[in-house]
Amino acid sequence: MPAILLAADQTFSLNRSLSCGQVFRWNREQDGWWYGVVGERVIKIRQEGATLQYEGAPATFIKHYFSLDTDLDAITNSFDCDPVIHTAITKCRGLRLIRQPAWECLISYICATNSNIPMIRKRIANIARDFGKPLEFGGHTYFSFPDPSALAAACTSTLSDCKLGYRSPYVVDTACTIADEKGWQDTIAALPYEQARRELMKMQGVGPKAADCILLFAFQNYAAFPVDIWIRRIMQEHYIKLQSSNTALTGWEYDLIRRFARQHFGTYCGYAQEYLYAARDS
DNA sequence: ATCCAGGAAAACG
DNA sequence: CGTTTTCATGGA
Repeated sequence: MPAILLAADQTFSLNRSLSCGQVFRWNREQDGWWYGVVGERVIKIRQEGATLQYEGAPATFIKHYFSLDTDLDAITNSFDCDPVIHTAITKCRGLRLIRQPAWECLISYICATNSNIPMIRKRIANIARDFGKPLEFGGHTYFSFPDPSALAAACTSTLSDCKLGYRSPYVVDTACTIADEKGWQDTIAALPYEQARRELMKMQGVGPKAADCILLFAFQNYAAFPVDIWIRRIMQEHYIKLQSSNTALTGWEYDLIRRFARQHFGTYCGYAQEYLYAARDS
């Protein structure tokens, strides 16, 4: 069993990174190991202190996927600027943003709208089960996330088993767009934040929130500050005054919140967002 | 039954 | 143009 030994200053919590809601295809089984599908690989991994034991991918892949090459302490220090975020940083120490495959991330956050994490996980698992390639690992069958062409070929009725609800046509439409547009990922990656955001929002089912999640989780664009119902509550309670509390988030309020966050937390405001989000329960 | 969840599109003034 | 309504799903 190969292992990665984390350096003393290489702060990392596998559990917090995998269970904070940024990824949807990882499970911690009874045996204490995490199992997940990334691309065409099934990865099995666990952490004991400074040691990561893993199977299913080379060390370079693991290190890159979990962003172990970035200086996490320097990042969290850069936005450790008030008591609220300080508490979140302390509570979630070791949480790293993962480098997700962009295509899967895009569809995942289309499936995430007006929903909750258990439902999102179920939908992504359904899509992989029905359209992905079977992957055998440790006596179990896992499924890769399907290519754009596979979902583009799916009509809305064959997607009905995936329980996407009204999101089904968005998924098919976006899959068709991406299937035709090889290199879309390079295009997005090359654009500055606001332009990349506008470009992503041209896809069906991708609004401000989904675009920010995709930029943050798949493109490491830390200027993105996704605002969902939880983040809106947290920001309203601790940072900025908004008119009404329980109405739908308007575009105007969304922009107000994300611009405040960029100003307040700085370059890594997206990272700050994930700490606030992960610290929301308890 | 009613409300809620990592919202966004479509319809409406 | 900004604002309200609707959308499918399952858990609480």
